[in-house]
Amino acid sequence: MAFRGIYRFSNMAVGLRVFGNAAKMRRFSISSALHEPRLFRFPMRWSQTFIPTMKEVPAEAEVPSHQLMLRAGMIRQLMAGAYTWLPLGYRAVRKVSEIVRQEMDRAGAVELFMPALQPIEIFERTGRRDAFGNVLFNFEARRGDRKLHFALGPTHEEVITDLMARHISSYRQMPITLYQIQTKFRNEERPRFGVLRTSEFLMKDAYSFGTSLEQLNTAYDAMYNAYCRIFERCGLKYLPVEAESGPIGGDASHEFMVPASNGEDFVIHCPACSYAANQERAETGRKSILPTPVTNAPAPALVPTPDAGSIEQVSKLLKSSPQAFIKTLIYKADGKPVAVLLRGDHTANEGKIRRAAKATSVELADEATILQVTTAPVGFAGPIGILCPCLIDHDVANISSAIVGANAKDAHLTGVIPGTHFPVTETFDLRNAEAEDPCPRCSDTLRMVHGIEVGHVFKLGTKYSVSMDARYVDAQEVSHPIIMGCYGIGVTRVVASIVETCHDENGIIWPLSVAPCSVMLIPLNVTDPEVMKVSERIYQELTDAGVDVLMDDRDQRPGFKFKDADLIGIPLRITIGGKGLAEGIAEVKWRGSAETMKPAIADTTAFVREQLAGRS
RNA sequence: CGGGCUAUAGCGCAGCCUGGCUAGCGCGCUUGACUGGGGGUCAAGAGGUCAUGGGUUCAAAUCCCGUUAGCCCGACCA
Repeated sequence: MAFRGIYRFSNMAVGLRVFGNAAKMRRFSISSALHEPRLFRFPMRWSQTFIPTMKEVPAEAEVPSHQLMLRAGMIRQLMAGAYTWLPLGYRAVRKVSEIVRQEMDRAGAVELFMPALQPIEIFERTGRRDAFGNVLFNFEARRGDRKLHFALGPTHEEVITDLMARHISSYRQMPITLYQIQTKFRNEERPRFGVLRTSEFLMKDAYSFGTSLEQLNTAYDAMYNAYCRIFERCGLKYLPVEAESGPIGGDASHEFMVPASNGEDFVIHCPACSYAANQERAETGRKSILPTPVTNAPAPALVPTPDAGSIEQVSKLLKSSPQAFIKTLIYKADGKPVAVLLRGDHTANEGKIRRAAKATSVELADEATILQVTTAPVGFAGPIGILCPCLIDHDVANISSAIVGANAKDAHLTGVIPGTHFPVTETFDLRNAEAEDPCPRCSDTLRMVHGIEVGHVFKLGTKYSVSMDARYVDAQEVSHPIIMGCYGIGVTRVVASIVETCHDENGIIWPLSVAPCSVMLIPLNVTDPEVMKVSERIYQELTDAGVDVLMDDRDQRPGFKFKDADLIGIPLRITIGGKGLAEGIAEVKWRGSAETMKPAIADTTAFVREQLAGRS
């Protein structure tokens, strides 16, 4: 009862002081407890804590982690996208947080704590009020006769860059990396999968500040390596993958993905050479093969396709598969229209299109532009006779006879031969990579897996330092913008990912490092004085030894307790029952193993400590 | 933000189509007895504004309209 002890202490120490001071004292006590190993444990009697387990699966939970976290009494939903962490679940959150904290500290980052409540103005300075759009929670509040406009921080680049802009003036003050573990707020359009995707979640975010690319790379590598250690220690299988840096800006980033069938992200990887990237970023090893023009080829046939503008509609109408289509998408690259040709079943990749077009921004063209370059409404664009340059994907050149839009309303062309009926002088990689594509780095083929993004590292560069005016002077008194990086880990998402990947049909199987507690002690019959005497002794001995123990002291039948024990998944289970007692033994079993070990009652505490030491 | 589904006891559900007595069932909960090594048995109980506002009707959980909330698919997503 470490925390009960602390509360009692702080209450005594504070006495009847005013509320604010009491609150401050209490907070201080708790945070110092986090760094005091002897206090960081979880001896608990089930009957005195709050672990509301459920036999049945709540209807709203679909994925295993959501179901199990609800059933195991770890979380409860308050509203869509917001969950209460119950004692058991919060314990796991704290275990993960502590691992993150230790590895951040080891990597030389320093912890601070920034406000979740932020003025909207800082998001206007960086242009991210628009970039985030509806995802940014923001609201007005009155103070006297003034009206203030706030945001709830979705991340903290603005706050920390503003802070550093005020305090860094010289190259001598860098490099430095700062981090915090804080609640983040994002107005998710569609929260789902329990705690995997919420509008309020706990995140570790770190920011590096340096004077050179070398310093940035050093900080980046330190964070990258720390992340590997963190996920390793959390017992997660993970994959660092190359990633686009997205709206946050910058030019280099990796995502840390946990392979899981319910993951929302797609990871492309090569089993042979360990190339891995998210689908947005992944290259393909496809080669450009230019088609040779066919002589005497019949002219394409014009077929009417009334009101059928999508590939799906036209393929149904013409009874042909999407692979036979050439999809013609009109983009605007830096404002100038360009047609992008893809095979009908492929998905455009705007990053690749932007690079192929040598543009700084691309976006899908508006209807007016489409009408202008195709002389037809949306849905009937094609390469023949189009009034803008074409960018052609590698796979388009391989289609021997294609269906394309006719650049006329309600009409398509069939029998179109690339290179013959329209020019193909150069082809590009313009689409999302898919399974079975050739690897860009070796001769093997790519695989695709689902993944949960648990961490992300970015080289930001000067995007925020420029817009927030965070500058320093070098040894020659020349002023430069600070070079930044940012590094996030979704702490609560890590917990959910662990549950998502570590369970069986009976419940959770916690890795020891992040388990809410290490040992589950089950006195089978609490009305048997001998069973209770032995159990109490072991409970006390383990607690004194600094082991987190949960004792199921409820007056329930054995089967009931075993089921609950399996469900909440505490790694090591000690059973004290009449049968074992008669033989003078306890039963000790790892949650993930079928083997039951039988140490003598007197040796049980030592035996358990050895078992735990052997696994940590 | 588009499309779909749902809302009845703490959890899972039936009842609704075809309006009609006191709204049921399983689990859980309370009390008692039995029981005691993988969610036990028996008995007696408690617990419901049938999401919400309106309408139709002699009568609405049930039919109609609105609202709210939740879930699923898609779009979006540092």
